[in-house]
Amino acid sequence: MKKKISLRVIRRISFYYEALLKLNLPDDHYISSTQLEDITGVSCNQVRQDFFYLGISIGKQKKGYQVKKLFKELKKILSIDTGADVIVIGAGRLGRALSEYKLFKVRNVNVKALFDVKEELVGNFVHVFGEEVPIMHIDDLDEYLKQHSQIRIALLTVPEHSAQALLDKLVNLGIKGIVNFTPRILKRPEGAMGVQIVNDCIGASLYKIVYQIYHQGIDKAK
Amino acid sequence: MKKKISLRVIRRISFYYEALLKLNLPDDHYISSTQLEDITGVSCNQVRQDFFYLGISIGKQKKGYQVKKLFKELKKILSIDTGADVIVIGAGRLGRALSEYKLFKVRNVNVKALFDVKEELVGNFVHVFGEEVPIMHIDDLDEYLKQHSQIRIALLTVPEHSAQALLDKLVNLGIKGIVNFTPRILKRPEGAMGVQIVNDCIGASLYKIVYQIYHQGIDKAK
DNA sequence: TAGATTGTTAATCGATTAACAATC
DNA sequence: TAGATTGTTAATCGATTAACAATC
Repeated sequence: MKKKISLRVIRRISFYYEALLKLNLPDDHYISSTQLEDITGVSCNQVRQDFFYLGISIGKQKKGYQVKKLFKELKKILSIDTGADVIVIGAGRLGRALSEYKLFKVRNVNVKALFDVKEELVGNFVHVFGEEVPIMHIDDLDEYLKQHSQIRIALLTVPEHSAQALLDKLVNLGIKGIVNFTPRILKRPEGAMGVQIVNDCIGASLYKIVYQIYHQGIDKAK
Repeated sequence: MKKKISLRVIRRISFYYEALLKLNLPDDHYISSTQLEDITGVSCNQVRQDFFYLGISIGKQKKGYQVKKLFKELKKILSIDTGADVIVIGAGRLGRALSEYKLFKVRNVNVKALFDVKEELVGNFVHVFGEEVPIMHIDDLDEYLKQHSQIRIALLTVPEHSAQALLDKLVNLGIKGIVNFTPRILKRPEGAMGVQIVNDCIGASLYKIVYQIYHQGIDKAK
């Protein structure tokens, strides 16, 4: 399966999945693209287009999509049954907040360890859904990844000045996917073709709102 | 100024601004679109297109953009001199992490108060860049907003089940911009035309990576 | 059957990239 | 001057929306 998927598509797929979770319908019920529109706000045309694009062709005319089958397809795309073990680089407040992010749990994304340079953090544990996840020293990362070769994804929540260096290090150690939560643009090291890097610019949506509100003269009054 | 701005544009504008900050050049130096490309990774064509779109026409042929002038223009778009006071609804780990998010400080976005329903949180303070920001009870929101009428933006970091109800409440109380950090799609209440709502789906970029890595058969080996 | 809903194609819209005349 | 770089237009690309034949 070599299809490219955009952030927008994967996000909508998440919405469909969450809609199903929320509705909690019996397995043999059917749900139509129009119903999915009502719940998710994504137009029924877009829903069908997404399904078409991803090869989900399980619909029945006049009925819609069987809940059980749809669940299965969406789970497959979201890799929910497989799950994914990840590490978090940077055990500051953001790193710890992400570690216990409930939605990761729902998606079977499991933070297995955090890494930091601060001696006062190293050796502590973060309480994540009943598990104690260790905070380790960044110097032990190499050894840790050798022992946990299933881990191919890292979340980067370090201060921005050390972000690029750590990204390079992660790639060198064989990490294949990095979500960059620092506000800096990070570049993929030369030659690291198979590595995926996504910048998750947390502030950006706020600045959009600031722009809209402070530049467009929207009335302040209620 | 009625121009619409997309999230992508505003994010790139942020990158240009941060590039200038990072370079820390003398006011009278010039920087070209090509140099900006080198630092930010955004193509020089895109840089000029963005400037054109936003009416930034301060460039000099053969030289580029004067640092001082460019700073001024970018600050204007990002509302950095004006700044923005915001509140955070939900004082959980994510809400508190966002409150002390360094980039907000750089951008002159100031979290003035957090609100929560948990009695054990209410009355505490969050230490944000040398200021003590109070956690207040959600029932006091109405009164608080009456006394702080400059606040028009709220960040929503509550559990998803209460998110829509709180959003409606915020709109009722006159809030004009809401950044939704919950993983649920929230709808703008009927008739609330001037209100901006942006969904900042924190998990989404991770799921994209999970998809890429687990669906495309990328080699695991180093 | 008639109505509803899919799968799929075509049209539209928006964003990015490329090109280049103007000119410092 | 010649080279470099802008501002702006045109071309391309990708994503969304609309349309509709197929059919349950």
